[in-house]
Order: sequence, then structure tokens, then C-alpha cells
Amino acid sequence: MTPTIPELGRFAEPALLILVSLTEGPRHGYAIMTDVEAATGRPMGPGTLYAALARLEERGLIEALPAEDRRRPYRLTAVGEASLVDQLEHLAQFAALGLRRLGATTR
Amino acid sequence: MTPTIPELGRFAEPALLILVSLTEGPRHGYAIMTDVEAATGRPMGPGTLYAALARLEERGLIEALPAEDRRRPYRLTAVGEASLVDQLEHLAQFAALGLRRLGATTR
DNA sequence: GCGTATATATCGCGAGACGATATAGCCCGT
DNA sequence: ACGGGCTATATCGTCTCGCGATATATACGC
Repeated sequence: MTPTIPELGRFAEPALLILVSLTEGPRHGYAIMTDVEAATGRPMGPGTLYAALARLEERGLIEALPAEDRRRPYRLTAVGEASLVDQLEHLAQFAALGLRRLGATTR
Repeated sequence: MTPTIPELGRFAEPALLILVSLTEGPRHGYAIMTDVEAATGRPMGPGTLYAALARLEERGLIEALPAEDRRRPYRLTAVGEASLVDQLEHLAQFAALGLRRLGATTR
């Protein structure tokens, strides 16, 4: 695996999907759910969603905004955005490396 | 998350690292371990490694070759390679989408 | 008023990531 | 020849996490 990819670590699926969804602006849980489902085809159940949201907030990657109606919107923190950029860059490099190795052309 | 990414599912970290490592040819467990560690910086312990190998073999993504010395080499199956291409392509698309959203330039 | 969509919360199972530990053969230096 | 470090695999236990199921409540349309 010749070229070095630093810090390729723990890219948890649902968490990343949530963070990317939040790049379009603040959103509450249910909106993220439908958004992600629309984008990926696979539904993300509430168990997965709210658990991941709680973890992300706890770790300071997202933060809660004052609730409107019964909606509890979240937005990316600076840390969250930086972390997302970082992870996506590693991910992109890793995927590119693998595909290069396989001789496949990135569509 | 406007553009649709079908089947963005379960991109398990260690499993993918193993599969990518095996694209360079058949390798036994320990070689994969050191290879991955060299490439990523972070060591993958034997617990993670051999458990993941067992799962990958069980699912037909890799297969064992006749043992040389005390080494038990594995190689990618056709299914494994196809699956890897598939996952890496989705991963690349996803990462690209996210980075585009963030307005970041891929280094 | 009844069903459906919106919205969040919580529990529990099972899979998996990962550190720790065990075992054993091999190679090298002294 | 022996001791230490590298090669190589196996296994156990824990903790995290993904995810389905379920519960609850409000709002909207028919």
C-alpha cells in the first residue's frame, strides 16, 4: 500500500452522512433523515440518527440551535467543519488510491 | 444533499483497508498488518485483523491460498474485487460531493 | 375524526473494532 | 547456545455503534 495516507481513521458512515447534510445549512433531525434517505436511497432510522446526533454534539462537531416549534435544529461547528474536510480528504485520497490500484477509471 | 448516491452503505474501515492491501497481490495476515500500518500510520491490531479476515473469507470476498511455512496467504476473489470497486466508487463520489459542498479544493 | 406526515425519544440486539494476551517458530548477535 | 526481537497467528473480552422496533405527540388534509 505504498503511498502514505495519514490519519485514515474511523470514518463512521452515519456520522459522515449527517455532517455532509449539515453543510447545506442548519437542519433538524427529521430533515436530515429524509435528506440522507433521498440522497443515498437507504433510509436512516431514528435510532441511528438521534444516537449519532447526540454523539456528534457531545464531541463538539455540531451544536444545537434554539428549538423552533418542536424542531431541534443543529448546525456544524468550526471544529466539525474542519474535521469533516479532513476526513473527506483522506477518504477521497484513499478511494483514489484504491481505484488507481484496481486500474478502474473514476466515473 | 441534492445529488443522489445510490448504495452508499457500510464502508467498514478495516475491511476496506484489507481489501485495498490485497489489490497488490496475495498477502498473509501479518504482511497486511504491517502494510496497512505503514500506509495509514495507525497500527491495526491482530484482533481487528484476523476477525476481519475471517468475515471477509466467510463472505467470499477473499479466499485462502495453501499455507507457505506458517503463513496463511489470502487473495481477492472476483466478487471481492467487484465489491471493492463498487464501494470505492461510491466512496469517491461521496467524498467529492462533500468537498464540493464545502468549497474545499482537493489537495 | 381518522389516517398520514412531521418530529423526537428510547430500548435492545447483534455486529464489529480493538486492546490485551498467548503461543510459537525464526533470525541475529554475542 | 541462548536470549531477545521479529515474524505469524489465534482468542478473549469489552465497549462502541448501527439499526430495527416501538412509543409518543402534534399538525394537516380529507
